[in-house]
Amino acid sequence: MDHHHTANPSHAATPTCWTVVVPGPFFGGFTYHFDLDAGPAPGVRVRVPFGQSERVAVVIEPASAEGEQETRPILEVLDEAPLLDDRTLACLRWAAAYYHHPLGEVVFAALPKALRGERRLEVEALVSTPAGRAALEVGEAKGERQREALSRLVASAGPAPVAKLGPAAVRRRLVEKGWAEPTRMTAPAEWSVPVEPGSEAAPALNAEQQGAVDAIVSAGEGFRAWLLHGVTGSGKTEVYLALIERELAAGRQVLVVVPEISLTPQLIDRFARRLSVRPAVLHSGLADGERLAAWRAVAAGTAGLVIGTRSAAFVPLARPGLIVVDEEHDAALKQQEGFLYHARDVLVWRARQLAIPILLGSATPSLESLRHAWDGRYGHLRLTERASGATMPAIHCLDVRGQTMVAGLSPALLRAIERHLLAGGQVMLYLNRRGYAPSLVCHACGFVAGCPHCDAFLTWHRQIGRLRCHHCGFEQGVPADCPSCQAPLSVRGMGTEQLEDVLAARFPGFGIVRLDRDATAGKGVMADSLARIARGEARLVVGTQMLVKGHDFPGVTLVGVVNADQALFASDFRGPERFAQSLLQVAGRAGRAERPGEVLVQTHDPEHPVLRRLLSEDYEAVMAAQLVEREQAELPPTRFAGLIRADAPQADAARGFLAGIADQLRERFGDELAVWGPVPAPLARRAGRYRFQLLLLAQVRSTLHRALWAVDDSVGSRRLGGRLRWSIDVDPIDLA
DNA sequence: AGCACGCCGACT
DNA sequence: GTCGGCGTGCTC
Ligand SMILES: [Zn+2]
Ligand SMILES: [Zn+2]
Repeated sequence: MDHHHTANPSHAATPTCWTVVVPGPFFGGFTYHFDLDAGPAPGVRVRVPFGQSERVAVVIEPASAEGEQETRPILEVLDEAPLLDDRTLACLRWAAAYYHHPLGEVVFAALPKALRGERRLEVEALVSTPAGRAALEVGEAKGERQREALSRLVASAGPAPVAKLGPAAVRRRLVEKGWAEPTRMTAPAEWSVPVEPGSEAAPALNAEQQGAVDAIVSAGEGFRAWLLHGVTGSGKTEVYLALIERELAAGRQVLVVVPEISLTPQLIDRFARRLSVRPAVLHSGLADGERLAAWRAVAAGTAGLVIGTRSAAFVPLARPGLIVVDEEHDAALKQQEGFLYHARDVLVWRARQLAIPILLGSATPSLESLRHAWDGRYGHLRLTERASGATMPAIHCLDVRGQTMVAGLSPALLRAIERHLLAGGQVMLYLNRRGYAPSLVCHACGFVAGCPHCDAFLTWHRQIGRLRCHHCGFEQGVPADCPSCQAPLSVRGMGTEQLEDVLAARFPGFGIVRLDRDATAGKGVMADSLARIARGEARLVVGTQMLVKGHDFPGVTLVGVVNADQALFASDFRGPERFAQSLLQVAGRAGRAERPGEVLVQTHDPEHPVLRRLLSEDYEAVMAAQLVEREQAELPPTRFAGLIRADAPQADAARGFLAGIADQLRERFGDELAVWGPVPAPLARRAGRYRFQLLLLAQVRSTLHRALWAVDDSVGSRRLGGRLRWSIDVDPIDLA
């Protein structure tokens, strides 16, 4: 904090060499030298010459000076203290290796945007002089405001930021009188306490909740992973709160990670009401400055509680005590672009490294976590009762075979909707397909409106009068009639827009709200819609996946799942798992104590084993059966999977690239490694590119990684033809 | 990733 | 004759 690292040749000592990383596709680091004896350290940003230009880099570790290659100099040290501590750096190095992603990309992804450039964490400051301290002591400072500023400056025992020392005019007098000198300092990472402490009393925990808390507490400090499997409404959050309170009281930090930004406000509210802390929040909705302040407060340890989305998984923790991952089954915890990490898995690794407990909560845990719990590697905590006393809604199948459907709704479902509306209940219809209709077809010649860039149909968005591709963003006007035979076009299939129209016409006067990406795009629309539902102004709710996430609708007494088959027969091997999770999550939104809910599931296959097991047994039974199937099919989580994707403007380029890799791996690894493919990706042509993939499955994690390193090596040293793009996905969440 | 160098089409 | 297209190669 006291020396600046500008050139000072008289001070030149042993040149030190440092390995640094820059963002970009570089698997190794780069070595630079620095001629002063102090300055760079692991986790510090530096400015370095790079090719013809300059870059900001992050120092990783000292390097041996005698490289075979000439080094270039570090031009400037940008931080006085490391931004990333050694343990966080170690985690980032592990993650880069585990996910086969360049370390520079990983390190920079872990920094808040505001720190990815050259911006220094410095502010203007004043520091008191001996004359100033004497002046204060003898009461020489006459002016009220000068005396106040000076005493505050002296009290700070070092430099203080100008922002804390009153107006500029007052500060200038202090300098003019020789009582203070201008300087610069690292802005302190401050985090205020709430104006009014949380006042809400904790409700008494029920026996199961208390049992969960006791189990974790009595396990003591040190690493242990816990799966908290609590049905919707069982009060998982109260368990989190009880544990968070303990940790904060003990002076340790708690990191809470949720899959969706939309889940943060409710959680923040709840925490703020109950705990006398101001949670630091880390998500992409924040301005860069806000996010920087929160990030620094966490890293410095001034903020005790952090709530964040996926990227918060890498925030440095100064005094870690507990990690909580809520909705741990949610696929949104896995990044889907670029650095393909899974926040839950990274956090389990971090918890082990930091030697602290980690709590994974869900009403519908992932098969991965359930398996760890069944095998005893994770503690298994179950909350089976709804804390409110409400019963879980009853789930029934509606066999729609041979039924006359109206807008995708069977007569039985329509009758049920009417019955619940007349009884004063709210009705929620879940249809995971936005738009008016998923396709426009010509019954005369068989034409279907398709995307020119993808193997996909165009969805008709009637409100905006456009046909849209949901995979590449292509859109066009709606043709008046069939482009190939001029016959009139008709709609096929059902989207939320159409469902909303049909229901509004059929049940007028009940008020209807649609919740999907299109309907809630505007700022504040989502909150508005939720409020309309909460006030009971809207008695009908139509929506997609969005209904499944987080928000509770206690007035809802009927949930209709319009098309279960869509998920039940999805081609992905996780289809049945996803289906069970979505169904229970959407069911859990409904009902409260005095009005038990009802869930009706429309399907063409009421005998489907997943469906039957879900109705007659429970979630764990479904998942246990899934595990048997995965074992037989030699799929995750009983095997370790890596997916290599490639795409190119010509199909042969992508397929050939993967075929070459497949041959090499089969030859080298034989029976140790199953190599599936190359096969066309589920959406084989997307945005004008042909997509193929190669799935690798190994019984032993290290085999998978050896194979993936072999791929890195052989591709890295080979000339890649033209516009071929490829990537590695470790632990792929879906094969799409 | 960015940024240079390098070798072929249509512009002043 | 040049301006600029993006193929190819490199960055300590
Ligand atoms: Zn036609
Ligand atoms: Zn498309």
